[in-house]
Amino acid sequence: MPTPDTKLLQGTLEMLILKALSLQSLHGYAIGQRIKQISEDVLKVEEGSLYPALYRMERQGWIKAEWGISENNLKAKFYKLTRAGRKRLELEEESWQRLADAVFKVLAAS
Amino acid sequence: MPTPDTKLLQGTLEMLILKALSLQSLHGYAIGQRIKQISEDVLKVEEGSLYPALYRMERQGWIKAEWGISENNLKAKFYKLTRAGRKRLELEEESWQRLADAVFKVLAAS
DNA sequence: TAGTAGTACCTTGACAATCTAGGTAGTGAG
DNA sequence: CTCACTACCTAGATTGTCAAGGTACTACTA
Repeated sequence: MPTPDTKLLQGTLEMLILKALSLQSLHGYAIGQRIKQISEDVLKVEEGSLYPALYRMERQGWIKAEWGISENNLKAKFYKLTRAGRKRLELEEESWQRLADAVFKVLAAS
Repeated sequence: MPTPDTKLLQGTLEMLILKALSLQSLHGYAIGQRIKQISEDVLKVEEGSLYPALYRMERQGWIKAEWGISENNLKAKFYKLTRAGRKRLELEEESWQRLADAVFKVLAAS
């Protein structure tokens, strides 16, 4: 239940990560920052949600990881979208549109 | 994760129920039907989700139940919104707007 | 050179919402 | 008298997220 100040809409995390990576390869930590920034501080991805999600997605083959060095000279794992991930993103976006539209329809009913 | 054909957006069920009841008092079974109908078959509320949600919400004081007889002459539990429930609905709608907007913002980023 | 703030990763355990899959019982139509 | 449908209910499993902890490295500043 979205207690009036949830940080995420449940079920959208993977889509948001895929979307962030579709613009640019990023390391894990940066993905969280990016989502927070683009959403203007509304969406906050806790690390305890982020990293498990990244493993799930790598296991599924949507993303691929590679160790590198961050902007700040620190060891960091960079993720990039795979072809399968790009397809998956499309699916999730469609599904989100359908469902969000449906929710709006119910809220607009009178 | 919204497997491309989830029935609900997680976390929206209580809001949808509150909204349905804000238009008209209904019995449990009818709430599910109504949501399905208004959303044009996109949102499907499983009974295993619906009834537990109704108990939670009654415990919270958002809704009140009363036994009665349905349109089909069957024993049925009718729910109506309380003042607290009406307030709660407002809160959840605001919260949903904020979060859905944020998600759209991320999806629109480039 | 010691301390601190920040970056970047990771894990464990708990919790809450939803779904699956069962069940009961009554009504009304054929 | 059977079948489809209405209407309620519950148990158990799964899943996603969060809270709260942790490690280790860099860069700054005092």
